[in-house]
Amino acid sequence: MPDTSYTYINVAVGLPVNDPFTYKIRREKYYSTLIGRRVLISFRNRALIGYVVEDKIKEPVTDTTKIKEISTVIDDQPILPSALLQLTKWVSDYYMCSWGEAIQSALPQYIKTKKKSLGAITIRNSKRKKELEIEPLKEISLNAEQKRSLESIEEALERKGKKQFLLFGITSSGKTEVYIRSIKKALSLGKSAICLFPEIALTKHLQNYFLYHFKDTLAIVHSRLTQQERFIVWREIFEGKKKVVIGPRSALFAPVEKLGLIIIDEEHENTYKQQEVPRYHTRTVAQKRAEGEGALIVYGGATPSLETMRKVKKGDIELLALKKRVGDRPLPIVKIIDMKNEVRKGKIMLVSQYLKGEIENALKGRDGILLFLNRRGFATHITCLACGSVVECQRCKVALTYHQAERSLVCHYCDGRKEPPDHCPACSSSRLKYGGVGTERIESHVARLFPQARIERFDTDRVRKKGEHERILDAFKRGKIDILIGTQMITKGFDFPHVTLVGVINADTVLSLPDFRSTERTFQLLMQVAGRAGRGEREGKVVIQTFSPNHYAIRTAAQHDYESFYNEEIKRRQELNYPPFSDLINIIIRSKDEKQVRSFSVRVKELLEPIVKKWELELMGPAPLPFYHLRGYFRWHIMMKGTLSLAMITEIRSLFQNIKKKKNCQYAFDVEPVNIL
DNA sequence: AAATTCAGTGCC
DNA sequence: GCACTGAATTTG
Repeated sequence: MPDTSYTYINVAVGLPVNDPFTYKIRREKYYSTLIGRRVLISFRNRALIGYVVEDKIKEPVTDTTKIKEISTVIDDQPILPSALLQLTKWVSDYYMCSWGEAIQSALPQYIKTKKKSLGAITIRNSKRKKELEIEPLKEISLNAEQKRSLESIEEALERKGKKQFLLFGITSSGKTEVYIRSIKKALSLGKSAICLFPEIALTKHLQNYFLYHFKDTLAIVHSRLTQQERFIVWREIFEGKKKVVIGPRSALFAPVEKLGLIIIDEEHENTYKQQEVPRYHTRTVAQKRAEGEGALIVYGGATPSLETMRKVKKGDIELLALKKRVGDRPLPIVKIIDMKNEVRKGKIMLVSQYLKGEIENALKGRDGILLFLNRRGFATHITCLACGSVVECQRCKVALTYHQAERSLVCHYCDGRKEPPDHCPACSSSRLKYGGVGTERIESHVARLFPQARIERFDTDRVRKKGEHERILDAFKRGKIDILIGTQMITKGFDFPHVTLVGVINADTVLSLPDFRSTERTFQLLMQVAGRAGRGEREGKVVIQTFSPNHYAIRTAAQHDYESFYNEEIKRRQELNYPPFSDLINIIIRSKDEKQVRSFSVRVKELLEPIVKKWELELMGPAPLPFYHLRGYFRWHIMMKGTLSLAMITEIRSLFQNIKKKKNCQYAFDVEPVNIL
């Protein structure tokens, strides 16, 4: 018999548990709804912050004797609008995590540590006083394509339709200007807007652009913010002081009211998939949020994901094409160099004769040069010439990369470091060969080829120190650096008008990855790299070095031909029933015991059989992951292919709730994985 | 996730 | 029988 002087409520906690827990609260303390408020609870005899997700529970599920009382109700109002609370519920169901974990990912970290109501949290010595000074910008007039695109979006905003658009524009075609004006329209209709960018693209310039237009109604979420600063921004949004939010994927959960518009710039970027629990995909959750709150979505990009373009072809997304580059600048000329022909004395050249000549020309013309290579370090592996073994990371069993700048061997999986050995760890021979090319080696090689050139490297190692990032980019922009050598980092968003030459040292590094999206990624990367050249007055030139010059990803990228790439790639996806023709769930099983992880994987597969049959799914594996000995764990995975539904996912989840943990094997589900590794 | 309980092993 | 260890279970 439940005690009638109490009322029962369900509380979610930020732990990997199955369901929320029931607590009780005295009726006289229970003034209005508690849903969405934080409470202090005793959990396993420890104080913990919980989130009320249901109240007025009539009859507790099990016996009431175990039920504890709520210690304190922290908030005097819900800290999540009900639409967002519902969204977190959906995220927890779809991506298979606890409701509490999903709630926490929608809140600033800071809130989990402060056991005070929002109003009572005061930030002392706030250094945030210094308002960013806004650099004035000149008004830009839209070209015909931009105008047409804007009109379509404006019209949809007025009609309150649940529409989706793809603003398909090559780099520098003026997408941002359309975003700005669309948001202004939303504001004029009394609506708010969220504009998402991949983290790396949130440059000072872009922030200024938005600040100039939206002044103090703009909230900027940025990775450089401290937890306190994040909380301050979040609270300003929560209080309704900010109506426009720009930020990375987490900004999707900004607590704005009357959401009218969600913009996802460079929608194909991998950073839109969260790689920790909850493993949500921003595109999918944005659709869900937009649906629930009657907002519309604008995707933007030059190389849309196959998923998004397929929806365009099916008519689910309206296409808005921006074909012209602003100022009518021509696209750069792209030259593909077959590296199979660039061999001297049996050794493959790092820089082809052709690229070398082009670098010389550009140096003469005092133009900026970008060289791109997708690998950090100096040598990607050390091989013993006596026994043939490769120097590996003890924990991960992958080849260690030699980093010359810090004179150490680095594991690119666990970031562990050790001294470079004098002798082979396996056979103690001293005949060690440093093989494989990274950015450091290219840097020293290019320095030898062009002793007069000023060269700088730009990768995560080089810009680790605070301020280095900006310093190098600024020096390059002002012409103090001739050649900038870098990884992915140099391909995203930067606008260097004086760059006329871009060299891709090896286009095959991504292509050879064992992932069904590696072709798409190569195409996107090359298109983006090519977009760095010729953004100023002078014509740009791109040189792509490759061992597969006839591969369609490379050929179509060289011709700036998205359509042909899409047509070719979509055929292959259909043949193999890969996304966008199916959805994937990756099940990762790991254990420190190599034998047991294998047998448990087989057992997991057997358990899934009835579900596979019922929902017409396809199972691949179990198979060991490509780098399966990661961080001391042996990892296998099973890939499930099919059409996802909440009902199906719920069934899988309840099945695994009853599966007892076996032999120290852990398993995790990754719904809509973006990289299989 | 982390505290608690359970089960299997070794001890002399 | 009991301490010890690591895995399985539970958390209201």
